[in-house]
Amino acid sequence: MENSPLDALSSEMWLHSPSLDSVIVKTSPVSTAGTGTTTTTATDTTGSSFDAYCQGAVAHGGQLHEGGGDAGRAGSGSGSGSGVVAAAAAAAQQHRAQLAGDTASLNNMLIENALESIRRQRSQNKLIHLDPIPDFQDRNQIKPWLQKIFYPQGIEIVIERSDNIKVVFKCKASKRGKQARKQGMQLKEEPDSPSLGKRSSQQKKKRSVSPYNTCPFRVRATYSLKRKKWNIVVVNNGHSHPLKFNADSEDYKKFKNKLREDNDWEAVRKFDELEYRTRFNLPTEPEPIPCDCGLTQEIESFNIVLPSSNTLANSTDKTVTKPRHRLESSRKNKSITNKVLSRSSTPQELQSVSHSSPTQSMHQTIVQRYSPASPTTHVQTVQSVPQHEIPSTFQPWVTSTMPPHADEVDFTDLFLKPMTHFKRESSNLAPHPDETHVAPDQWGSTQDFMDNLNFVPPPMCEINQADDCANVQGQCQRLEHNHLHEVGIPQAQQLHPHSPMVPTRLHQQDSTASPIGTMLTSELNNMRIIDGQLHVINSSSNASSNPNATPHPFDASYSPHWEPQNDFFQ
Amino acid sequence: MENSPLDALSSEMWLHSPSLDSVIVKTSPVSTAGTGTTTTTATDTTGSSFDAYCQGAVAHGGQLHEGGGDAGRAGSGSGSGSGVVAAAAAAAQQHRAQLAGDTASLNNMLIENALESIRRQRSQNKLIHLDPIPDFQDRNQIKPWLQKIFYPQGIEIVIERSDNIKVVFKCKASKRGKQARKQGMQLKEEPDSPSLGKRSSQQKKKRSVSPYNTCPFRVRATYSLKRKKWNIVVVNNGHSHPLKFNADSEDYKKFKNKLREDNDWEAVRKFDELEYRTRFNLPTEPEPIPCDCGLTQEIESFNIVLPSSNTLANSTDKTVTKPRHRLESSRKNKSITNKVLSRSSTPQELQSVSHSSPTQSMHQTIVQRYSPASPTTHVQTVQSVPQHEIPSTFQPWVTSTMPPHADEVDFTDLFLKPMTHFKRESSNLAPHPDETHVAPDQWGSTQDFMDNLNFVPPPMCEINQADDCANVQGQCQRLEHNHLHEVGIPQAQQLHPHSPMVPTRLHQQDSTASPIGTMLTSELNNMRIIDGQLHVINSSSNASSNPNATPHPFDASYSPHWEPQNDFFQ
DNA sequence: TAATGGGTGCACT
DNA sequence: AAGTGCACCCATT
Ligand SMILES: [Zn+2]
Ligand SMILES: [Zn+2]
Repeated sequence: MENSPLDALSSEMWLHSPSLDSVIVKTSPVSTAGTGTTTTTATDTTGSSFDAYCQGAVAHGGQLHEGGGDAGRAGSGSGSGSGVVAAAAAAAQQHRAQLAGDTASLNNMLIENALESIRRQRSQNKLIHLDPIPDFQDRNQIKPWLQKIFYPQGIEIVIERSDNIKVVFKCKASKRGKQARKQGMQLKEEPDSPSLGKRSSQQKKKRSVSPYNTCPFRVRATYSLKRKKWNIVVVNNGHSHPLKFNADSEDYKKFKNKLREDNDWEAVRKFDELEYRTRFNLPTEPEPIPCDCGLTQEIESFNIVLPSSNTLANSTDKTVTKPRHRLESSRKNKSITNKVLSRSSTPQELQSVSHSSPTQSMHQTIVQRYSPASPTTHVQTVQSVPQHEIPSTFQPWVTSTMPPHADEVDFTDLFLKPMTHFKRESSNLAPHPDETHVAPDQWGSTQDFMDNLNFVPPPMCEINQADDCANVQGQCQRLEHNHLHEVGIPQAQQLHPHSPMVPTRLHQQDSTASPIGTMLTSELNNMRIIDGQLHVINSSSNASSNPNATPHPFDASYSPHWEPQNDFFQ
Repeated sequence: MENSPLDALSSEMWLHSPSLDSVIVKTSPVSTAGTGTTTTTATDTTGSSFDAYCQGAVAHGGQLHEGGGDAGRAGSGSGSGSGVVAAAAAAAQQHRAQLAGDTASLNNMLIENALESIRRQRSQNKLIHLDPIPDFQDRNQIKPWLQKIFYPQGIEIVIERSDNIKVVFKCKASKRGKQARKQGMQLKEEPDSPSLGKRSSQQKKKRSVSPYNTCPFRVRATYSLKRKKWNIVVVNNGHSHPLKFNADSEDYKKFKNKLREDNDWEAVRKFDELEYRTRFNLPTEPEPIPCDCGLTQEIESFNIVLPSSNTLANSTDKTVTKPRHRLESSRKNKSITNKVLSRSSTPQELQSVSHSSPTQSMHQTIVQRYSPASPTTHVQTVQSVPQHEIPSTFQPWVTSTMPPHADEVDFTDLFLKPMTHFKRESSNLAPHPDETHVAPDQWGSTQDFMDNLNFVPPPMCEINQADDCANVQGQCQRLEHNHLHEVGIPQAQQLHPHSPMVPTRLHQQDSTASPIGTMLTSELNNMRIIDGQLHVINSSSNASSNPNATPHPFDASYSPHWEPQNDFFQ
């Protein structure tokens, strides 16, 4: 629409000073089983190991992601990453951006930053401060922004408590089955009068609101009266349940509809892609593009770098004439991976596991020990990542200059590499189960990768919660059949009868990608994995009963001809 | 305002057929420690022991309550009461009444009926169906109606859960102190893997929403699609906490303001009286006027009959020209009381006690056994009933023909009678604490009465919840001092500086009682108990800081010159 | 609008 | 039928 002042800002932001990189997000080098909390904040300037994951590549036009990723990893250990981009600059200038009205893109950019902050955090009981965050004018703006962050991680957040100065988010309670219900019910022990004496006094208070939702993960947003600004802290970056992105969630549908209403087509496209990757059990892309500067003290997991949509770039900004280019970083981490694998791993005795998110599955998963008092079983999520390569048409908004084969080369390359490792904490029971689980371990691997390598994983699917294996398709042998059939296979059969075959447009430019993305969305519905091969099925040859598989009916009506939207937060 | 069609209906309703009496509410004769639930419904015609507590006296004009009460008790055991009035008739004709628009009075009448139903029920684990209830057109109409019933009983209800076809009410959670908070917190026992085996399987599900509010009392309102009518059932007429009417409650203020907004001056006046009785620690009147037909198989408690406002009579109905008369039933139940007292009682070992309500304290209290697994302490509420007689001016709307001294004579008479008894269930721990507490015992007494009789009660106040003894003034020696002073004594000192002395108008007629009632409300604020004597204090000699003690500012503006209101439920 | 933590009413699902 | 999302509270420091 109008020529936003953010246009110049967007370009300006990428011209970052490397000195800013070290102040964006910092991760404490404490990697051992620490009881303390390490905060990762933009204002903390000590020992920054944050990598800005090649956001600069986007704004810089032709620069590919690969370059940024490599540069980031070049900085080893706690050194400041070199690929850092716009986080701090964005925080400093987001006021201008919001005045300009183009906050959607800025917020998306900050999401990328926040994601990296979270990813850098290896200890679940540490506080992760997300400092460069949008300057929320209303508390209701916080949840959608956080949803952009956590939905791709397989985390559906809900508000636990809120008021004018605080919003606490937690994981949405999982739908319980009959068995889960019984397990969840607390067994009230006999009051014992004062007999519970010493130990009870030391017991920390237990959250009693729900015995079913015991996940300690919290995101706390508080409004600072002094600074007149909202602050967001991830309180416990660990989960007592598998993480799974569920595009069928009602909340997700609402969320995505809101994105359309807000004309946040960047996010719409990104989640479109996420949906189809999930639908086809394709590996969910790391988010944001993993420059993977993950050289840290502890185990470094592997990254699978795939071309992905980068919401950082303001695609609605027509003044940015340079096309956004993407190239997934080729390879890296071999040394790190090998180092990781050298560790001993006895996963079968894991008390509890922090479940890897769909987007993080390519990066790392974190082992978290949970209190044995916890009634929930802690299982390892099995990520379903078939070897079917994602065609380049799935990333139409990624880099017109990118070689079409780049994805596959890098992607398949990763599949051939053993990158699994396990590390287990001591199995003795913590005397105080409620305390923060110290020294969480990490492991970088996914079940499917191990399957591909004929590496038999420990039987961790057995006690998995049935509801959470829905999208896993034949990768975990121990998944319950009903879920495999009800969700997995039927989804693979979903074909929308009204989805015409649209010629694939490769290398779609950002400024016009959104409608095309929608078209591709429809097209993707016609693609199915059959006998290990990706097929494009004619739309007339199927009968779909799942409305989630249909193309988004709102796209046509909501699409503003892909012009920048500047009327937000006004 | 207008001459409502209900006017004729109101008169008509009182012309009830006695045959209907037996079908209104029924109490099962099962009195032993039964595990089954006895429902008290209007449709149940077996063994009705319901007494309509002299509602007929009101509509019949000059008939005094005493007569009705005696008549009711004359019918022993399960015989149908003779004083029954309008309940069933009202239920049958309330549709017409609502069409007429004068539902406020009808609803008040039904409240009286419901109160009797509840009072008849001695077993807490029985279902009490309140069948003649208003034909609620909206679920939001239910709570105010129930509040009219339960506020006078010292029960503040809140909605636990609601939807279009169901509303579940429970006791409002008590404000927790520091100690209560720690006690309430559940101590999660170690999961013990599968070690919790057998016992856990037998454990019933525990309500986990709040460890602080463990009261089992519930009122369930369900909408019957077949009958297109709401039904209300009192699920568990027992409480794990003391009952106390708190006029300072915010919810109560809202409730009372709503009464004014609805021009329900009958209820306003009734609660005005309740407030002042509570404020001066005067005995709260039984509600409704207790004909006390309580001849039941188990222990029969005593009733203290006081003149009370009877919302049953449609005071706004100007066509009912006959003045309502009341006379509390004189005495009764001595034999029953003695029989009760003959039972062995070891109250010091009581596991839990159903706390008597302010209005029920004169009637009966019920012993209820609670699971030892329950974390809450169950204590006996001590009703504060000083011997100070309530002046007849406190009941201006009660029976102009009633002898002014009738109240005092009967009232004081009751005070001199020992009416306390204890009965205790076996003290062994129930293997299944969650099961309904069978065979609840009853005892008819209040702590203050025992104090007056120099009868030392068992030390049940020691573990009393501090928050709930606020209005008890020196009757329970074990009450915490801070509450005695913070709430009890300061309340007694509350005097409104703007309350002029208004000459008392005795025997106020219903049709004009409301403004006078308000005046008396102000007047009552000037009365205090000093050195055991009731004094009227000049309004200029005090400084009040409690807004609740002020006269109701809405009375003047909301008072419709005391004409009938017919525009409800339209 | 100090900051931080938690209980709970109640309607939605 | 009941879990739970969410906001209106309150408590402590
Ligand atoms: Zn979680
Ligand atoms: Zn209760």
